[in-house]
Order: sequence, then C-alpha cells, then structure tokens
Amino acid sequence: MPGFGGKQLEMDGSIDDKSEDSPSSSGSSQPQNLSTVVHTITAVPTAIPNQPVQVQSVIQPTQQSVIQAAGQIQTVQVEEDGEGHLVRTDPDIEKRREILSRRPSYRKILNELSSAEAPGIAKIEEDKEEEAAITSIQTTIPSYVQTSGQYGGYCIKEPTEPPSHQLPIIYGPPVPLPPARMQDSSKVRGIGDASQDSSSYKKVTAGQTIQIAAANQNELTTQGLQTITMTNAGQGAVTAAAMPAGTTIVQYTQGDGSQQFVTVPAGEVQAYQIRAPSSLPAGVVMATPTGITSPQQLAEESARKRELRLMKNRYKNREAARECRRRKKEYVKCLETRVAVLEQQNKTLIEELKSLKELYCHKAETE
DNA sequence: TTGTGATGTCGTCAAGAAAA
DNA sequence: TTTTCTTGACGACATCACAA
Repeated sequence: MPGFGGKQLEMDGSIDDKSEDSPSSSGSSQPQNLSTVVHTITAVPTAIPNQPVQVQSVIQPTQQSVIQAAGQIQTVQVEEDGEGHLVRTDPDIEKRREILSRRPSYRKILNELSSAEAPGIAKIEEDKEEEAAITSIQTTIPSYVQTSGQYGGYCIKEPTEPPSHQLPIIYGPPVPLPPARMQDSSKVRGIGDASQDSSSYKKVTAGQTIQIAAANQNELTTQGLQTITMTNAGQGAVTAAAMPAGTTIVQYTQGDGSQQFVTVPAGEVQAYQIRAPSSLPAGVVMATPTGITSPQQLAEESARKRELRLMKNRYKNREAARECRRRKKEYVKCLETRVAVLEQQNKTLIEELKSLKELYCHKAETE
C-alpha cells in the first residue's frame, strides 16, 4: 500500500499461525488431518476488543462456523492448508485485501471495514462540530480581522477600532497561529508556515507592526505578489509600507464567502481590465489581461493565474490536510487495535488447537 | 548554556481518485 | 470533461533529550 512503506497490511483475520512456536507446525508427531473437531473457542471479537465471548463451533476443513459474539453472528469460513493450519477463507477477506491494496482513503477503508464487520469499529465521519466551530469563528470575528492563506496569518485588526484608511485587505478564512509565536512576537510569518494552532488567532493591537513576508520574496515579486508590511502606528492608521506606490489590491470572494486578495504592481496594472461578469458570483472580480503580447508576459500571466488558483485552494487544502491526518491517525489506531485483537485471538486458537490435539491423541491411544 | 540530532506537527503543492 | 477531494512528499519549524 503506498504510503505505508510498501507493506501490505493483512487485516483478514486469518487463523493461520506459521510462527516457529506454533504447535501445529512444530508438532510433527501430532496428527495433521483433522477431520472433525468439536470444541469450544473462547474468542475475542475483533470489533469489540477486550470482550471475551464463548463460541460454540464445529470446525471442519472447508466449512463454516458460526461465531456468536455479543449479540452478533459472524460467519467464518475456515479450511486447513495442508500443514495443519486453520486458515480463514471467507470472501470478506478478499474484499478487505482489495480495499487495502488500493490507494488508501482512510475514511473509506475504515467505513467499509466497519460496515462489513461489526459496529464496534467507529466510522470516520465528517467532523460536523469542528466545522460548525470554524463557521462560528468566521462569523463572529470582525470581517477585517481575517486574512488569506498565502499571506496568511495576518489577521489583523482591533475589532473595536475599524480602520480609518479602509485599505481593502485581507479578508478570508481565519488563519490560526501558534500560541508560542503569538506570545513571542507580533511578526506574523508567511508562506509555508502560516499557522499551527487552530484554537487561536492573531490579534494585532494598535502600535504593532504586522509583517507579511514570503519565504522567497523574489519569487513572489515576479508573480506580482508583494511582500506587504503594514504598520499600525498607534493612530489607527495602517499603511502598506512595502507596497509600491500605485499598487492595486484585487479582492475577491470565494464560494464559501471567504475573501482573498491579490496585489497588482503599479507597473502592471494597466495590463488588466477589471470587470465583474454576470456569470461570476457576487463579489468576485475577474481580472483579465489585455494587450499581453510577449511570451514572457504570457508566462507571467500563467504563473499569476496559477498562483491565484493555488491561493484560492490553500485554505481548503490546509483543512483537508488536517482532516486527512486525523483520519490517518484514527486508521492507524484502528489497525493497532485490530492487530492486538487478532494476536490475542490467534494465541487462544493455538492453545485450543493444542489441547484438542492432545485430547484426540489421548482418545486414539485408549481405543 | 549551547549545539545537535531525532521526532513530531503543520502548511503547501502535485497527482491521482472520485464526484458532479 | 471539469471540479473537488484525498493523500504522499517536502520543507520549515518547534520541542525534547543528550553531550560538550
């Protein structure tokens, strides 16, 4: 499976044990062909860990056993592999193997496994509460206290003190900042390290300097995106210090209502015709290049478009990455639980097999 | 105290999968 | 076909343990 070190994780619940200490593999003196064995298995259902269940079963090669566990009935097909190993072969296994061999979607894998199995495995669902919380934050924070992804983290304003300058800036999804950094400095970092702690937001009070910086300033500049330093000098005035005179800020609204901005350097602003076509949602301003002739300009334009697209996606993707990591963790946890349960089950079954073989031998001797 | 390596987390981008 | 979702890979940074 990609992403898991190339290892194919086996989650098929096989009752096969080929380890060296396995009695069935080492006990050559024991009869290898079990035709019919009637016994009791104390099994731990995989879906309900730490909950031993008494299972009455009759195991024969290639037959089904019914395992009743905590109110649920699980049908298990087992057969002997010729070496005395009991191998579970129900079709479910094939399905699971197929699922796991695909590129993992942790949510799907877990949901499919849990629906195919028992209700004990929690399904991964959308975290509605989390979403609601985010929405709530977005709606309660004053509109000018937020910022966008690439420049982001730069949210920025006294809620009680609307700016007099009305610089059309920095609307967008809230960008959380790590508490430590917030304590240390009023400087807000830029590209590639916007934020880490979704529970808090940068609040800048009067007199602070807000620097919106890029890791690679040159790259940004060539794409028409500026490094912006806004200084709140205490009078409530905010200026874009690093922004060249004449720089235009294009602000647009995303589908989810969040807003983004792009700056257009003074030298290039004439090349754009700002319009608001009726096909676009309200609030969206589309900038179309006009009079671009040289390949270099075309390249710059495509780079700018690409940057705009990336910027639009950045916030969503940040959230998606968080979700993905959360699901991955949950998935791994589930696998670990499963491994533990199956190991326990395996041990129990080996013990059971051992005692049954002894019983069988003893019976054969007396006859 | 300072430097360093290991480890973990996060944001970002790209590519493929899935949905519309 | 286009858009959206998902996740691996990568780099940046924080934190911790340890040695000098």
